[in-house]
This record gives sequence, C-alpha cells and structure tokens, in this order.
Amino acid sequence: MGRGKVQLKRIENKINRQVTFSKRRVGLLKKAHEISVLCDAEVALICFSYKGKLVEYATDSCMDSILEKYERYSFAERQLVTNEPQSPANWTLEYSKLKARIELLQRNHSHYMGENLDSMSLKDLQMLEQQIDTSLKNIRSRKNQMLQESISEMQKKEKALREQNNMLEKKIKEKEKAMAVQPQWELPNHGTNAPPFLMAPQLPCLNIGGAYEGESAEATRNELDLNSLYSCHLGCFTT
Amino acid sequence: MGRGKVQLKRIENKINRQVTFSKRRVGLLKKAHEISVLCDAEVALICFSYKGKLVEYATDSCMDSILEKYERYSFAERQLVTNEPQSPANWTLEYSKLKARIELLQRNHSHYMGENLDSMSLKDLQMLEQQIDTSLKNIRSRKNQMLQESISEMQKKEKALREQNNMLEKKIKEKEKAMAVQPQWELPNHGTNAPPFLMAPQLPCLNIGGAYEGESAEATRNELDLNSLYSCHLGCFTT
DNA sequence: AACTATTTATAAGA
DNA sequence: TTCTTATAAATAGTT
Repeated sequence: MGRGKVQLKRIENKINRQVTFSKRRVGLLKKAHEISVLCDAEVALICFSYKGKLVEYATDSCMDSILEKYERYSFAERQLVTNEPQSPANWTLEYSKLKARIELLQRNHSHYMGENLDSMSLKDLQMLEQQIDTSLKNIRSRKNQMLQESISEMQKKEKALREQNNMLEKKIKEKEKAMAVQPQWELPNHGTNAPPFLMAPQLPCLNIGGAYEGESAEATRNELDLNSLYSCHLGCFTT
Repeated sequence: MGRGKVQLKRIENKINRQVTFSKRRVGLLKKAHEISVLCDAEVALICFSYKGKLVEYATDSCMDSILEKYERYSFAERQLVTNEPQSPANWTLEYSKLKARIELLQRNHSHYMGENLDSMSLKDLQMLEQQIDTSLKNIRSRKNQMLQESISEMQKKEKALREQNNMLEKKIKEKEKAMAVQPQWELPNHGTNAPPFLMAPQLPCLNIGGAYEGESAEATRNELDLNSLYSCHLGCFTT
C-alpha cells in the first residue's frame, strides 16, 4: 500500500523506521479497534517501539481484564505442566494470604520505582538507596558485559572481512598483471570498448566478494546499533 | 476496503460477523507482524472472538516477556485499579490468577534487585537502568529533604537554647549585681561558712536552667544521630 | 474458499 | 509532524 512495494524486513534507516512506525501504529490501532467493534471481539494490543515507547489499545479501555483473561487461558495450559497445589483446604485463608503478598510486593515495588516514599523512615530510605545502588551496579555491569561481547563479536567480523579484502585485492592485482601481460583491450570485445578496470565487476574475485554481502550488511547493522547505544548511553562505562 | 463502505458498528448477522472476524483476524495479525519486523517493535496482540476463541500474536513468540515489560510500565496505574472480588465464585480460578500475578511481580522485582538479568535484552536492560537511576534520584532527593528538615529543626532548637542561655546569663549577672550591693555573706548563715560561689547550685536562677534539661538532652541526641548519618553516607548531598 | 470491485492503508515525497 | 498522492493491500459482497 503505497508508492512502492515493501520488503518484509527491518527498515535500516532510522528516520524511515520511525516514520513508518508512526504511520503503521495508527493503522494497526485502527484495525484493532475495527475488529473489536465490528466483530464484537475483545482485543488487547501492546506495542513497544524500538525506542521503547509504549503504545497500547484495549477494547473498552480495559487492558487489565483482557490480560487477566489471557493469563487464565495460558495458565490453564501451564497448569498441566506444573501441577499446582491440590486445592487448599481453606480457600479463604489461602486467598487472603496471596492477596496480602501481592499488596506487599506492590508496595515494595513502588518503593523501588522511587514512589510513595513519604511513609518511609530515614533508615529505611537509606537501606533502599543502598540496595538500589547495588542493583544499578549489577545492571550496568551486565550491560557492559553484553556490550563488550558485542564489541568483540564485531572485531572478529571486522578481522575476517579485512582478511577477505586483502585476499580480494591480491587477486585483483594478479588479474591486472595477467591482463597487462596479455592486453585484451586491443582485441575486439563484445560490442564495448570499455577499459579493463570498468570490467572489474565481472571478475570472479569480485563475485566471491559478493558472496559476503550478507555478512557485511549484518556487520554494518550491528555497528549502527552499537553506535546508537553509545550515543544514547554514554555513561554506560563509567561504573 | 471492499465492495462497499462499512459502518463502524457491530455486525448483527452472526454469520457475517464470524466471516469478517476470520478475514480481519488474518489482516490484523499480518499488520502486527509487519510493524514488528519493519519497525523493530515489540508487539503483543491478544484477541478473543465473541465466541471466546483466543487468537494471539507476539513478536518472537514471547508473549510473557512482553507482558512482563508492560507490567513494568503500567505498574503505577494498575495498582489503583485492583478492585478485588469479595468472595470469588470460582476459587480455583481466582487463586490461579493471583498466583500468576505474584509470579509476574516477583520476576519483575528480581530485575529491580539486579538479579536474573541474563534473560533481558540489551535494550530492556538500558531502560531498566534508566528507571532505576530515576528511582535512585527520587530516593536520594527524598532523603536529602528529610535530612534538611532534620537540620532546620535542630537549628531552630539551637537558636531557642541560645536565647535561653543568654537570658539565664543575664539573670545570673543581675543576681550577682544584687548580691554585690547587699553582701549577704556578712550575715550569719545556717551552719556553714562556705564562700558564696560554692552556693551557686542552690540559686533559683539555676533551677530555672534545670527546667530545660529535658529538651537540651533531646537536642543532643538528634545531633548525634545526624553525625552518624553524615559519617555513613557522605554522598547523600551529591545528587 | 475464490473472486473482484472498491475502499483503505501507506510509501514516498513535500 | 502533517499533508498529498500514486500505488499497494485489504476486504465486503458476491459466486
């Protein structure tokens, strides 16, 4: 739908990708809403852009109930695998226990989100601070590890590509030498008078190069990704 | 898109509705998949037909991690909407739901504790890092606020005490002056010959001073608390 | 389940 | 981001 056909693969240009996301997001939400209304279906749609922005749609704006329903469905399957407790004797008791636990977890979590701090004592605040500081260190360390891995990966690829390049250059030189010894452009060729360097694309050595196009493109993509990481999160190596 | 325009309202004919659902479901899933691939987005789509049939799509077939991520985002709002049933009709169901929710919260929490990070993508790690960094700032800011309050409180008390001291000193001087004019030690006193400065503890002006002992002690205690805070957490004012 | 006349979505460009 | 427009894609009604 548009001026040109589109390949189903990641749009490499960041700007284009963002623009396309904005446009298609609208379309997707519309479609979701339409099927929901026309067909009386319950739809929940959650979408994170590659930048991490959240877009959501839910029939009757009731995401929770749909997700709960989904949990119920998928839980039933899970239940077959992990045979759950055999019906607690005292439902009421077990139920309130779970509810209390959820409340606790939620209150706790809100503190970790830096919210609802007014009720906390100075001492508790300090302990929370320390815990979160530690978490942050762990997270950064894990992130750095991943980045380092990504870097060495790319260095490996770079090295391989360099070697490939060297080999190809050598082959080109050999060919040129061979052609200089036996200058073919003085012989009639098939309808063209192009000098030999313009024929380079047809040399077998460059066909070999072509076989690496896929990898090369992949390496480039990774490199771009990493660059964007660097630009967005310069502080990542400071810990 | 089709032979005729279509009103955005429930299709009353059951057969038509079912057919349209089948057709549009395919289209919707396709759109979801396309935006996911083209724009490098994470999409989760859950759809229940009016007959209750579940259709789902998730980028990388990983519904759980997307839902978990969603939980992380919508936590604050979700918390407000937890209107629980008083006594569920279906205990097993409600029980399962709660357990699923606890599981989710716990998994989520472990991430905030800097644990179980291996399953997280680089992007998610970075977002988590940012969130926690923000939390840390909030917590430190709240802590600083409390410390500042504590300090001004004490400064107020210090000032009050100083004023009290000044007043007391003035009174002492007045008394001394009065005694110099009418030297009482030349009159016989009750069985002792002690010089006047040793009688100071019995003077009324010092009894007044004694009345402030309680508050004075409290102020000292606060001061000590604060000192220990300073020594343990020197970084607290740096944010 | 196929077909096709239309409507709708959207890619590219501004 | 928003608008425009040529074109691709989706689909309503039909077979």
